[in-house]
Amino acid sequence: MLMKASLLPLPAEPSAGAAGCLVCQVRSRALFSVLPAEQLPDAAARVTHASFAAGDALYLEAQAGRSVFTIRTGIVRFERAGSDGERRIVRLAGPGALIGQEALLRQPHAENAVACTPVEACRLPPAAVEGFGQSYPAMLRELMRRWQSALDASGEWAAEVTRGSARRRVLKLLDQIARLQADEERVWLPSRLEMQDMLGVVPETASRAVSALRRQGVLAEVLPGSARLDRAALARALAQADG
Amino acid sequence: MLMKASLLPLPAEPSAGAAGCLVCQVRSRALFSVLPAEQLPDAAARVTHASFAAGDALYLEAQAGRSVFTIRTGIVRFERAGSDGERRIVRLAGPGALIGQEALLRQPHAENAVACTPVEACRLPPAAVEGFGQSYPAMLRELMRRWQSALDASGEWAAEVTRGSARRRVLKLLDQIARLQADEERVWLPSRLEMQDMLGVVPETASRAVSALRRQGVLAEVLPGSARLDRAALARALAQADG
DNA sequence: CGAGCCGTTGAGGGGATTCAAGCTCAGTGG
DNA sequence: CCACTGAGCTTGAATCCCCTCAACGGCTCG
Repeated sequence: MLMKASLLPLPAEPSAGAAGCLVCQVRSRALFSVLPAEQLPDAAARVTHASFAAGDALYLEAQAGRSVFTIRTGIVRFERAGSDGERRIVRLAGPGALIGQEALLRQPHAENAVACTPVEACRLPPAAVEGFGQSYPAMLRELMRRWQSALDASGEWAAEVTRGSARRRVLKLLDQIARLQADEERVWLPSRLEMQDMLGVVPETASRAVSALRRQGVLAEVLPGSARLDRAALARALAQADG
Repeated sequence: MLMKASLLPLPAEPSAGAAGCLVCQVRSRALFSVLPAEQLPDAAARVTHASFAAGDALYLEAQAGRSVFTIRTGIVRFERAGSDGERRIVRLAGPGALIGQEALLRQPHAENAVACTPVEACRLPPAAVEGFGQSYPAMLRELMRRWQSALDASGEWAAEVTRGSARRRVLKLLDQIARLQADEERVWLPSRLEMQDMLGVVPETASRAVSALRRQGVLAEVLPGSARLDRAALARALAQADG
């Protein structure tokens, strides 16, 4: 496979790791960024690029994990089956996040990881992570930091997104998404069914909440799957909802 | 401090690590259990025992973490302040769990860890964990496994305990507690205020649900702070609630 | 063009919250 | 010893929010 470095920030086609990594926009936030500079080409050579369309699974529950990813762009949701058989979405992850880390422990995945938007990711072979981990303790430390971030995010989701009135939950969800897409004006807007499984609220209720936010100017140009978000209005609405 | 090994399974008074550890009932599940046998006395010497009464904090949010604990007995809750100022309980942990791991990363704690019942724990100095981690990669692997367990538990809490009707939430909470106190017939019963912050349900509603479960035989001899739990009835009620 | 899915909106009912009262119990002080 | 207090638990009644059921419109796709 020939190395033709693409200067585009987001090559749409899968690219060999080495060339892509050096221009990657999340490289500074990625796991391997703690490696010394001379190791980067080596590391990059073991990374493969992967693209996913919205709705594609990065990996599935109970799959023996051979997939650890760094998200470059897009949003990924984690879903698991509730004991009643219903899907529950328990967390979101965005650019810079490391996901599927349980593969490093040779454990099966506990959740599905599904692309909510088009997702560009780097697939890291567990063996490579382990190899570098042995030579560079700093990388192990970085790995643990990632685990802690995930735990934190999960705690915040449980503390904020699943509590309070339907209106407050939708606002908190928008807040989460806004942080994952900090630089975009149009943000991903989950379907009402997705909101059901994220917020524990029936789709009709989610729809009513979205409609209300549109009337109040927090959301505009609401299309299936995306909307324009007024972040200032969102902040005001959140402050008021927290009263 | 002289070493008088107590043969009681649960010495009430703080004891120096070495003697206590060798008879500790959770030793086989503890972090240091992956160390080779000849290292155990060394490890044990660095561990100090800590007792907490119900309501005591093992550590507090925003504290620069110098506290990593292995829980020996009892139940610990993790609480954080919601953006509205309300307390939110986002997870429980029980015997064998490693908590406060973020201290290893020199990060401040993100949550309060509070004893729900009397708690016996082993305090591990971060430096010791790091030291053994450098010599014994297996311990780092075990450490990551702990992180993953915590993440899993957090996901399950978000997926199960905070969803569905008030009745279902209380049942799921009892299920969590029953698993943390698998060998006890009387289990810890949180106060209605604690249930509020765990389940996102008002105390009156929690009280009504508890009363209903008592009438239906799932709970009996309900006293402030504890109750007798009919595990079979709980399983039936859960299966029915999940319909 | 009909079928099916998703989103929206309305009407009605049910479960949770709110408000309120009464209870037990531990602690306090007369 | 006992009234007094305050906190937590329970129960009742009224209100409100969310769920349920339903109808309709837009859209994609066969």
